[in-house]
Amino acid sequence: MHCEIQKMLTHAAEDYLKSIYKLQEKGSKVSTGLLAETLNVKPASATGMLKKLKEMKLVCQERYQEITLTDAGKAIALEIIRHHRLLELYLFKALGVPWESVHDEAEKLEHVISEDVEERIDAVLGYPTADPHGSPIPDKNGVVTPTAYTSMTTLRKGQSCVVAEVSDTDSALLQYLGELNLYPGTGFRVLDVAPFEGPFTIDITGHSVVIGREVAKHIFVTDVQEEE
Amino acid sequence: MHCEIQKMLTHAAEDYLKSIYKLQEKGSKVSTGLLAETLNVKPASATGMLKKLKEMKLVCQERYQEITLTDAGKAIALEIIRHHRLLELYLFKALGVPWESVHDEAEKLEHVISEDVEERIDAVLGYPTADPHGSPIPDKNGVVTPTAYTSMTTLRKGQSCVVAEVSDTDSALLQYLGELNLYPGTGFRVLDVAPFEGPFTIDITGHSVVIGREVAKHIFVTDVQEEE
DNA sequence: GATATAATTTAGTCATGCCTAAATTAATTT
DNA sequence: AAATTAATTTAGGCATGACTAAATTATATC
Repeated sequence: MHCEIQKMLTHAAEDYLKSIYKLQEKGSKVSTGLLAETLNVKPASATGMLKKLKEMKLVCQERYQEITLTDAGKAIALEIIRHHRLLELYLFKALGVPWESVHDEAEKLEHVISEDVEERIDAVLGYPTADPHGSPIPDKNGVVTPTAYTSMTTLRKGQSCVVAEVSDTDSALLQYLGELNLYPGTGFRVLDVAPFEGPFTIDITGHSVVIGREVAKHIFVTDVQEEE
Repeated sequence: MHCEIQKMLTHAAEDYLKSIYKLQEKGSKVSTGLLAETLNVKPASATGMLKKLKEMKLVCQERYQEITLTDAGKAIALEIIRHHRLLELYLFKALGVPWESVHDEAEKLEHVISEDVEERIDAVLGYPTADPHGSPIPDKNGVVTPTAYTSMTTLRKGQSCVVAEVSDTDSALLQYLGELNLYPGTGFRVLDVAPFEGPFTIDITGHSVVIGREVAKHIFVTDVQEEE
């Protein structure tokens, strides 16, 4: 059905493919410099790896131009992302690893987990569709169900909603959100929005909490409803 | 309490320390050649790594002489073995990975698992003392409870016992033993021992099975009792 | 259009960890 | 004791994947 070429890829190459995919998914123009920054590597190092990935027909790039994935490269990227998100969820639910830690743990495990173990994890979790931060888990064939969530920053006084996704890049932020119980699935109601782009006051299961704009930018919600 | 130097060790170095420990535990005189063979590496490569391990004061070896671990090296070896055996048991019990596969899976995971995840696995398993093959799991401080089991080859007609440990080196053998339900903890009774170093006929939970000498050599038992 | 700045690529280096081939040392045989 | 054989070590090479420094190309400014 689909190629098993990625068996021979190095961990570093897998990380490059994954980062390219995630950057272009985010809407960024993927450049050597941006990729290098994302991977905490110097641009010259990224150039070297990109050369190899181009030779392997996993990446396309005209000299000095934007970086894109081939279908083969995208398939591998999605497989790694699937590994990563399934592992995050497994660590969170089965082992109780705090959600601000699961990303780093999964980062190490995603490159060494076998397809067999992955399938067992998938089954134990009941074939989930989102990781602990609400990011979608690609299926076995690399299909990602698209999600269109609303930024919390667009909410107005009186609206209620359910947390759908939070950005997983800042572990300190995740820890803070965890303390507030702002996990995906948690519902809340906007009690007030302070003027001049001010903070939000929300009600989470009876508790009133003030959330700054900067934090709200990292929260995405669904099921937005006007509520009396 | 104990040094965290191993955080900086490469996976290869960890594998060398683990192999040295396991070989000397088995009673072998650990030489460069034997170690190289165990690790599927050429002797010259082993010499190179041993030089580094000696510089790190993890290994002792006089030129052309036997290889031994320092206390620091032994502590690291035991930590890796603990990782390995806990992971084997976890894969077996929590994810249902067939026991002939858990060794290879754990081999990849043991180098990337964090202490935190390991502790959670340990807790979920109820602080176990043996892996699926019956090998002892060192505790957090590197203490291994010594076990003295009886080789199945010494059993005589009429004796009953409980499987304690099986050697985990041959996955085909493990698969065979699994089909016979000869897991650690399973009891059986010797119905007959054929003459001239012949095979064993045993009763396992009502089924009569013939086990050859070569297989019996890899099975160790405990609770040996004469039974009418 | 010339120039300054930013981004990218090339070239050369380094550390790992493996390899082969050759040299050395140890052990065994005669 | 000398010679053969086995084990070990040295020497030099290769691939990976990072680095720095210098050269190149693209973009923005004047």
